[in-house]
Amino acid sequence: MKTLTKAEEQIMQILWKLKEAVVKQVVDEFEDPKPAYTTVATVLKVLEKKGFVQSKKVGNVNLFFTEVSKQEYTKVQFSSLLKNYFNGSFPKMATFFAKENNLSLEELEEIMKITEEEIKKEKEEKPWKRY
Amino acid sequence: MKTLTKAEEQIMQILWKLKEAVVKQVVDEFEDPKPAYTTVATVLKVLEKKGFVQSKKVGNVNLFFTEVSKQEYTKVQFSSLLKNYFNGSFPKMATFFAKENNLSLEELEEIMKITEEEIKKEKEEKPWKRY
DNA sequence: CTACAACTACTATTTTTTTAGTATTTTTAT
DNA sequence: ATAAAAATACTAAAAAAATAGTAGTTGTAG
Repeated sequence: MKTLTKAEEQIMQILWKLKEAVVKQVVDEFEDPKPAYTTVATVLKVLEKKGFVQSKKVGNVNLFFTEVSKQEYTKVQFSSLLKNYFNGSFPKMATFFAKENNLSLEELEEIMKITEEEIKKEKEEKPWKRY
Repeated sequence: MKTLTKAEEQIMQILWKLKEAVVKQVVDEFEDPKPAYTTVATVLKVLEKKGFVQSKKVGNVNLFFTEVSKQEYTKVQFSSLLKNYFNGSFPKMATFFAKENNLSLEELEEIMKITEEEIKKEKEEKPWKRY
């Protein structure tokens, strides 16, 4: 999978959030100064060519929606960060996080409890999947 | 801090690894097909202008070394990933990791034990710092 | 001491990314 | 029905990134 440029990623984030949107809606999600309508339209076209989004005509407007899910792209980004900055070691990453946030071991364990809760929650929602 | 482009990041990774290097050494770190010597030199110059590396003349050669540490840059990258893809929640990130790797809760705890070891190790090395 | 290799400084080129204008079509409000 | 608003398709162009050539300097092996 190709990676997103900065402008592209911004727009993908908006689309991931909105699920689907016409150009105007995307423009409106930007803070001032908002980019020109045509700028956004162009980037969306590029994203379509790259296979990150799809569009369909609804009436006279183009409705855009993502073809690559946030999940999928997260995976790419996460893996590359883990590989390039933490030697592929998740414990190293967790340690880094703990240090950055000045967490004690106890606090880290607290965080891990929350993680376990998250996983249990997912388990209930999707009991067939193994985590 | 500005962010690195792909070419720049590759070279920074090399410099972080080598600590310091002349252009040729950087070139040699690339796999075939290696970029041209001048290509690397140009990117290094850009990195210098951006403040990511410094250089000093040693004899007649320019020795380059990083001015932004891998730590610092890791922080930027990690934070942006956490913010943009995990809602700023580390537990969400950990959960994602567990799912991606199909880890059971037990295995995740194993990982966390390793993390605690890492932190303890750091503590011994730098006992004055609070983690 | 000279030819070759290594290196640099400067410049140039190509490609990609970012941004947006213009012309045209479609919709909508009066 | 028509003027204004909204959308699109197409094109353009500026800016940034990636790549590398050339000319000239310096170091070095024989």
